[in-house]
Amino acid sequence: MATIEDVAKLAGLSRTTVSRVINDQPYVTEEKKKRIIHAMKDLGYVPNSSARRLRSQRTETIAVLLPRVTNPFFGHLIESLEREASKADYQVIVCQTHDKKQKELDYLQLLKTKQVDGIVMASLTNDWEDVEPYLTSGPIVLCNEYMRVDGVSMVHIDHRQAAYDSTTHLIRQGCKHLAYASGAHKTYIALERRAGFLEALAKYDLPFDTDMELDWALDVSDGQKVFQFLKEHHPQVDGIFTGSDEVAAGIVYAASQSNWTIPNDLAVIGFDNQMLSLLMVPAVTTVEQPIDEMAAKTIEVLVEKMSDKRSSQNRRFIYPYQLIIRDSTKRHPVSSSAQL
Amino acid sequence: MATIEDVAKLAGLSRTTVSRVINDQPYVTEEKKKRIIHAMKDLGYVPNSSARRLRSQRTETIAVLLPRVTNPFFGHLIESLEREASKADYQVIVCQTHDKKQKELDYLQLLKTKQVDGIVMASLTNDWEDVEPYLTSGPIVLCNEYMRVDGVSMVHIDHRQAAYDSTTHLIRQGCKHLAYASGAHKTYIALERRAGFLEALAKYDLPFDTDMELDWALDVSDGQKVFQFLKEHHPQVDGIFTGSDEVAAGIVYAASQSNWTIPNDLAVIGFDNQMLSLLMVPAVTTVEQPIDEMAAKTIEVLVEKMSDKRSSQNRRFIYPYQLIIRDSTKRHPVSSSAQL
DNA sequence: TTGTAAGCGTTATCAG
DNA sequence: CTGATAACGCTTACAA
Repeated sequence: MATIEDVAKLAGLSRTTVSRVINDQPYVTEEKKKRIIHAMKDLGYVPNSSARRLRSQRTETIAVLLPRVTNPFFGHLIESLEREASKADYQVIVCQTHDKKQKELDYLQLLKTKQVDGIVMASLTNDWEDVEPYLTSGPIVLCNEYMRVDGVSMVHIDHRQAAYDSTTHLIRQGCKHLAYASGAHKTYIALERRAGFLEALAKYDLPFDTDMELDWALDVSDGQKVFQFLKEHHPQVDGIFTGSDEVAAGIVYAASQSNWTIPNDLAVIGFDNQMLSLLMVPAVTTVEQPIDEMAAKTIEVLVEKMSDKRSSQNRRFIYPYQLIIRDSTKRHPVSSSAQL
Repeated sequence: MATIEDVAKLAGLSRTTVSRVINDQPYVTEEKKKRIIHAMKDLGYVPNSSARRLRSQRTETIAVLLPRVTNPFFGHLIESLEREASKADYQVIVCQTHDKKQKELDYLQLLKTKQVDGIVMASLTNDWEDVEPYLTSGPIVLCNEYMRVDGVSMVHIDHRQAAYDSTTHLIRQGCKHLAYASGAHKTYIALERRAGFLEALAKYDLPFDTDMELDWALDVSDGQKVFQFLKEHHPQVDGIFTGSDEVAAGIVYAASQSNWTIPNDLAVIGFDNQMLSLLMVPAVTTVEQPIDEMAAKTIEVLVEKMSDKRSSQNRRFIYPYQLIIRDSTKRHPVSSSAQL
């Protein structure tokens, strides 16, 4: 493989001058620049990335930590983050934590080993006190995930309020026996959503049977299991809040296989407004997050932190969400609710 | 940031010995090893990744090129590839080409800039002659994508035969006016599928109206457009082959909105057996690929190439697929066809 | 079993 | 405008 030295020799110039051309720096005669570019082409020269990184102490790469790419919400999030990052000439590397604390910490190490200049955490399973120390190695911005503490910038919607609104909607549709299905309770988001759910119940003086709370529902097949469980042990259930469209879809599917009518026997609400929620029969009511805007802000904040040496102020950016009401919760034959 | 030098000083030993400990090499007394490990902990030392890479000329990283992570087929493929790669102690970086030739070439550069040791191409939009030169910089294995030429190892199913089987199934269900919807025709896979489709038509002496061929169908909303187009211009259509479950889902959705009955008015067949195809009403007939096995083989072959300096022989691994027949094509009220 | 010393390929500093 | 020269942090012959 050709090195900068080879190029310099062929062009009859020094490494320094070649380096100047590579990095688009001024003070190189047009003529010599041409000679160098020609030599580079001739040799098929490409600068060695490790050497540049070692020398310059910059990688122009950011890591995005997220639970799993197979969840369409995160699929779209990556899509947006990558687009925004590339506008600022940053590469993105995608890191799946699978909600494992250890994996999350392993990937945070990328900052220490200088493989990346900054990190977007769209997965936060560890306690903040275990993550905070990594801030000494480089900037971190939270996207979607958040928490009470500050000391880091965060970009997110108000999940407590969103869950409150969703639950209120279910209640107004006449649901009296609500179930709650979510992924693990480890994250702050999950706690917030649960708080919003309980608040709504309290507001309407509805009791909550904690036996109707499931905390292992992540995907479609979990949704099917959720339905089986409720059907068997709590047949009085008539409404269910889920933390994801996939889980909601699994419930709708399993319910229809058991000849339950959605929404009259059971109203179901999802989260994230994935395409799937629109395609189900009946279509699933859900909460839409402004993914593109959140991604753009996340990268903007991170890029600023990566360039400014003085740690810019930490801020919290809260975005609006939208409850999209569809047939999976429309129990009133004639309804004037909002509709997509 | 602490360097290996700092650790050496603190432990009262040389960099070499510290390096030996880092790399788990023999010939270090247990006692000194302990001292070094202690010193590393004390200083919060972590080896600098760029320096190691520069010196050792190995990155222990592979790049996976694919069209887009939002396509669930590729989502699952990454999932599997990453799992297999990590077993062999390789990191994976995910590169979305969006079916753009230039992006694909840009990512192939990772091999030249020594950012990765090898590449899995699950996206192949360029002509092979434009990709081949990169082989001099490191090994490449094709996964899912393939072509006639050899000179590279490939892992895939027989898309021509799969399309032939699918189409034959549609014809046997009584379809006489078949449409064909796929993504761009750029890839060899697309050509193979199309060939299989046409072969089946020829076998049964059915004509093909090329006006019923669409080559821009990638996702759900494209599927909806496909249906609108056919409804408007070719209402006689009674069966459609699509290159993806998402497109098929869009068609099923739009058809039901227009009160067409699937499969009697229109039989629809997808590809990849994504969860979506099972959840649609009616569920969509599709072709299942053995993703996990293909991913495992891909990594196995690539790892071998990366370790063996002598280029191991190039081979083609063809995996079996399975046609999964569901309601979107079952036009015969009583059918004994295979079923999931 | 341990240490010395020579790079890996760049970029930054400082003269010229 | 151009070029020596010294790092960046690590690994690896080769010596001891």
